[in-house]
Order: sequence, then C-alpha cells, then structure tokens
Amino acid sequence: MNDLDDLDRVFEEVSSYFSVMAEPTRLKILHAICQQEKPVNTIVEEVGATQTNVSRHLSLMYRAGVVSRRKEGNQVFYRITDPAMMEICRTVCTQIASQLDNHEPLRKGLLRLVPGRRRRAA
Amino acid sequence: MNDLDDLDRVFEEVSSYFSVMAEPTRLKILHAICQQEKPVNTIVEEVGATQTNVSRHLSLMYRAGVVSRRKEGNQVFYRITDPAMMEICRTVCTQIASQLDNHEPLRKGLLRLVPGRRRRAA
DNA sequence: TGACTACATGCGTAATTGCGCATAGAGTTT
DNA sequence: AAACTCTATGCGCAATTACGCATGTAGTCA
Repeated sequence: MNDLDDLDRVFEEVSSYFSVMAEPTRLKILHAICQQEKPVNTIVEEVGATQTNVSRHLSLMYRAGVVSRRKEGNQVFYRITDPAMMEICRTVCTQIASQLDNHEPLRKGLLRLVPGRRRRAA
Repeated sequence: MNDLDDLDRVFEEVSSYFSVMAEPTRLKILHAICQQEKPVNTIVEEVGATQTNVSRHLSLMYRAGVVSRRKEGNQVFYRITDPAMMEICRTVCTQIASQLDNHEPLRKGLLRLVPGRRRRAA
C-alpha cells in the first residue's frame, strides 16, 4: 500500500506543476522572460497586470522552482530556470494550433509564441 | 491592438489546456487509460474515486478534446486522443524526478508513471 | 413490461485561488 | 536624516472548482 501512497504523491506533485502553467497571467509572465531575465517593473509593464499581482505570481513560480531571482540594487531580476518549461509550452502550443482551423488568427499567434530554437534570426 | 487580443486568447487557450492536467484525479484517470481504452466502471475502480467524480472529469476532458469515447452496449469506453498529452506528462515527470533527491521513493514512482516508448517489453 | 446496470448531470457545499487595496520592507538619492 | 523607487505580503472579497447526493437517461436482461 505504500507504493500506492507514493503514486498518489506523484500525481499531486505533477498536477501542482501543471497548475503553475494553468493561468493566463503566469503564462504571459513566462513569455515575457523566456528570452532574457527581466526586473519586476519591466514585467509588470509588458504583461499589463498590477504590480501586486505580478509579484505574487512570480513568488508562486519561484517557490515552484520554475523561475530564479537575482537582486541588483533596487530591483529583482527573474529568469526561467526550468528547462522543461519552454519545451512543454512549445508542445502545447503546437498541439493547440493543430486543433485550430488554419484561418484562425489564433493559430499564428500560437506558433509565434514560443520562439523555438531558430536556425539563426528570422 | 487586434494582435494583442489574439495573444490574450492564446494565453487563455493554453492555460485552460494545462488546467486539464492540473488535477490529481484527472492525472490518475489519464494514467489508467494511457495504455488502452477502458469503460468508466473500470476507471472508477482503478482510480478509487466515486462514479460521479470520474464521470465528471471524463466529460471535462472530453470537451477539452483530450479523450474520445466509444459506446458499446451499456458502457462507454474512453481513450486518450491527444498525442501531445503523454509526451507532456513524460516531460514533466522527468523534470520533477530530476529535481528530487535520488533516495526519494517519489522518484521511482515518477519514472514508472509514463511508460515511454520502451524498446520491447521490460 | 419491469428490474437491473452503466453513465451523466442539476444542485448545494466547502475549499481553493486570483485579485486589489493598503502597507511593510529593502535599497537609493538628496 | 527624509523622500523616493522597487518589490513583497497581510487582509478581505469574488469567482472558480472539486466533490457528494440524488436523480435522470440509456441500454440490457428476465
């Protein structure tokens, strides 16, 4: 029965991992810093949410181990540390895009979302 | 500005996709049917949740396009249709496992979770 | 036909969660 | 020191959501 309990813990763990990505604002934040680290105020500006909200989401992701932070003077720079994060997002975006009709404008937004490793510059 | 609205819709879409996997019971269900389609009563038995709950989660995943159903007599067989689903789960499990100490029993549970494409039989 | 099995769903409840307001804490500048 | 900027957090609220109970619907068997 101990094995089953372990398995239960696994499902809890995995689901809480997905929960991190199950929120639009957090995805926006991840998208904002997926190319380079940025301070909170910049993220706030780009994402278009309140400072309180962005800070809270960042704290949550920090505790989840998805992002790291680096303090420099007044501001705190956040960056993505989880290497699986971007790959997962890319997989999901590709999958969702494939489910959409080609004339959907949503589709081109999706495929533009996660840059992917481009050969050089586009 | 239209482009930004599209991007917002994208984030909504992607996050709702992750929401499907952000729940332990749903992960258990996915795990139960990841190898072969199964009727609801079998899933209920294996997952250890109530029939109401399992049925509701299955309906949710059906509407999300993650699973398909096939009716045969009295029972309804569910199977995973989204090819990205298992790959994502595998990626996440691997990632989480790598974050854990090796002596954690959680780790072996994780790596056992998603079978992956094995060379032959184990 | 009625009794039975299998699955889905409306309703109400408890817990979770995203959010804003106000405020606290840390660092910089004058 | 005071005033300012940047970030984090306690508190309360509103919305969402997972769940169980009871019931509805569809199919099977006697």
